[in-house]
Amino acid sequence: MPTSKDVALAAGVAQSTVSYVLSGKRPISDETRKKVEAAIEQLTYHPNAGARALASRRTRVIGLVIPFIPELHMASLMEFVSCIASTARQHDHDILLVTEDEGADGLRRVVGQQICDGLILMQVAGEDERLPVARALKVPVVLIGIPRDPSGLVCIDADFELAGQMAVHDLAAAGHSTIGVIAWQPEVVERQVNYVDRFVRGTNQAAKELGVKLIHVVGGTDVGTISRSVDEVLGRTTGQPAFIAPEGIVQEILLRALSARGLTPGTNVSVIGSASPALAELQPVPLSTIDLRPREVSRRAVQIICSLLESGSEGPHESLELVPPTITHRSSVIRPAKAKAS
Amino acid sequence: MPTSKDVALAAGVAQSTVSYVLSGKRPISDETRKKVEAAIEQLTYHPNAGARALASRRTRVIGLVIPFIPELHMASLMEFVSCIASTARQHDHDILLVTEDEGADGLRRVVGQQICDGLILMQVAGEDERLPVARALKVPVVLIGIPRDPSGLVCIDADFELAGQMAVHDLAAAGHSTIGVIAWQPEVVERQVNYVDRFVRGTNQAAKELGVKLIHVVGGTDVGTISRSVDEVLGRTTGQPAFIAPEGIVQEILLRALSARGLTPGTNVSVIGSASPALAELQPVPLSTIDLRPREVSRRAVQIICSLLESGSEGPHESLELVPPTITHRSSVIRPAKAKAS
DNA sequence: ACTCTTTCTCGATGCGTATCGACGAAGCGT
DNA sequence: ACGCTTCGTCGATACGCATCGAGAAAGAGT
Repeated sequence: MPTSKDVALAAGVAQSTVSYVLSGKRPISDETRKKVEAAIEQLTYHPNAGARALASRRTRVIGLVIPFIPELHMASLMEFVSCIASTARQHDHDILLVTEDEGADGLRRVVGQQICDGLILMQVAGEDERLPVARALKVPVVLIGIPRDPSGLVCIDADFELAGQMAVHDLAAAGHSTIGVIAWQPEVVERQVNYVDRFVRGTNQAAKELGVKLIHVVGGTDVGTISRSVDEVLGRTTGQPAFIAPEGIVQEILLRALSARGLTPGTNVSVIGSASPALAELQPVPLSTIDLRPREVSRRAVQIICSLLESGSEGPHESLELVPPTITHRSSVIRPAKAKAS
Repeated sequence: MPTSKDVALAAGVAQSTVSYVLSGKRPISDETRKKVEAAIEQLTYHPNAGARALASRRTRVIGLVIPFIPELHMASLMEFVSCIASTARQHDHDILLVTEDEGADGLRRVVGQQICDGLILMQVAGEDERLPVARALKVPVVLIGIPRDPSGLVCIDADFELAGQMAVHDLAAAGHSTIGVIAWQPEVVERQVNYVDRFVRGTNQAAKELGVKLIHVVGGTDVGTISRSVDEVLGRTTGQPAFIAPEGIVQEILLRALSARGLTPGTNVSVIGSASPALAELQPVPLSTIDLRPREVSRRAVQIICSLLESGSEGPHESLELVPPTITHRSSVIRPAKAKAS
C-alpha cells in the first residue's frame, strides 16, 4: 500500500505538501497540485484511515445502532439502513453496524475505542435503555424516534400525529362519518414506541374537529385478530365503512379480510394504508397511502449528525424535528358523488 | 479519553506492559496484571482503534457489501445482516456497511483506506462486476452466493441443488407423480443469481431418479402471474396436485391463489414452501418448508473470513462450501394413505 | 536598494498503540 | 561460584497522517 510519503517522493514534494493538497487547508500552487494529483492517481493512493483518525481525531465513521427485533418489519428497517448508508457516503462518511447484542455497552465500546465519531440510534422506544448512555456520551447522537423524555437528546422522526390527522381529514372529505383505525401489531405497541400514541392522538384531534366518529381496534399479524377488528368496525358503522391501517403488514391482512367479506376498496369501502408506493400500486385496487417518508427521515438524520460533527460541538444538544408525511390518492378511497346537489 | 500511557501511569508500569497485558503476547506476572487491569477498569480505558490499526495493520473490521435491490426480499436480507453482525462481534470484529452506490470502486476504497481487513459480499450474481475486483484485492473476500465462475474465490451459500432434491423427494414420497415448481420472481431470475438454476437442477435430478413429472412455471409477485402458473399446473396434473415454491413472496401469493380455487394445503393439494419457521407456523395450514438456513450461512461466512484473517494468508484462496438445508414437515403436504395395502 | 507583505513549501512533531531488543532477576545444573 | 536459560519488565521505535512554525521566493511599496 502506498503512503503519502510515497506520493510525495513520486511528486518530488514533501509529505506535508501531499497532505495539504488533499485537505486544501493551505494554498498550493497549481503546478505542485497537479504533480501531486498525478502521483496519487498513478499510485492509486488512498490515505490510511487509521493514521488519519489518529492524527485528526476524526474517523469519518458513524455508528448505526439497530435493535434487531424479529417482530418488527425488517423490510422497512432495511430501507432506513440503505438510505442512511447512501447519505453518509455523500457526506464522505461510512457506517458501522452496531447491533444490540451488546446492549448499551456496545455504544460505550465503539465510542470509547473511537471507531465512530457519532451515533444514530434507530427504533428508539419510549423508554430505552440506550437513552442514559446517549445523553452521557461525549459524541453527537441522533435518535430516529421520539422517546418519552427527549430532553437533552437530538431526535428526528416522521410526524405521526400529522399523519393521523391527514388520514382522518381525507376520509372525512370523502364523506365518511365513521372510521375504523386499526392499530399496530401488539409487539410494536408493547415496545412503547410512542409513535403509536402520536398517530392516535392525531386521528382523535382531527375527528374532534370534524365531528367524525373513530373506532380504534387492535391490530396484529394474524388473520383472526384482524377479522374480529374488521367485524367490530363494520358492526358499528352506519353508511360506507372506512379504514385506516398505518402499518404495512396489518394493512396487508386487512385487505384480505375485506376481500373475504366482499368489500372492495374504492367501491364499497375506503382504505388508507401505509405501504411503499411500489407496493401500493401493485394491489388489485391501487391503494391510497400515507407515506411516512422513511428515506427523508434517514437523510435528515445523517445530515443532522454530520452538521453536529462539522461544528465540533461538545456540549449536549437538544432538538426535535418531525418530517411531514405525504398522502397519495390512488383508488382505494370512495370518491364522493361529485355534485353537492344530488 | 484515557490512553494506555495513562493506564501505565496509574498502574505504575510501562506503556508496553499495558499493551502486553491486553494482548497476552508476553508473559506477565499475576501481580502486575492485576494492577493493570484495575487501572483499566478504573479509567474505563478502551484502546484507540485508529492507533491500534496503525500499529498492528489490523482494523478488526469486516466490510459487508450489500446491493440494495428494491425487488429483492429485504426482510431476509436483514436476517443475514443481523446474523453476520452478531457473529462478527463474537469474533471481536465489527461490521462496516458498504453500499453499492459506489459500485466496485467502493470495495477498492475501503480496502485501500484500510478501513477493513476483509470483505463479505452478499447477493452475489452469476456475473457480478464485483468479482474481478474481489479476485484482485489483497485482502480476504468471502462471497455469499456462487457466481458462474467461482475460480479464485471463496464462496459459501445454501445448497439449493440439495434443497430441490429434498423437496421433490418429499412430495414423491407423499405419493405425488406430478409436481409444479414455481420459480422465483423474474427480477431475481434476471439477475442471474444462479441459485435458481441450482435449485431447478436439483429438482430435475430427483424427478429423473424417481420417475416424477415436473412442471416448471414462472413466478412473480403479482396475483395474475401466479394464477396463470397455478392453472397451468392444475391443468396438466392428474391426481392430487403438488407445488414447490422456493421463494417467500411467491409462496405467499401461491397460497392465496390456491385458496381462491378451493384448494387447501394438506387436504387436496400439497405445498412445500420456504418461509421462515415463524411465518410457516402462522399460516392457516402450517406450512411444510425447506429452510435454507440463512443464519448458518451467515455464521459460516464470518467464520471463514475470520479464519482467513487469523492465518494471515496472502495468496488468493479458493473454496466452495454449501450449507445443507433442512426440511420441516408441518401440515401442508398430503399424508399418503398409511397402509400400502389399499 | 531596502523592508514588508503574501504565497507557497518544507521539516519536525505528535497522535496512541504494537513490537523488538535489551536487561535485571531468578532458577537451574555443574 | 560459574555460566545458562527463562521470566518479567522497560525503553525506544515505527506505523501514516495532520498540523504547526519557519523559511524561501516573489512581488509591492518606499
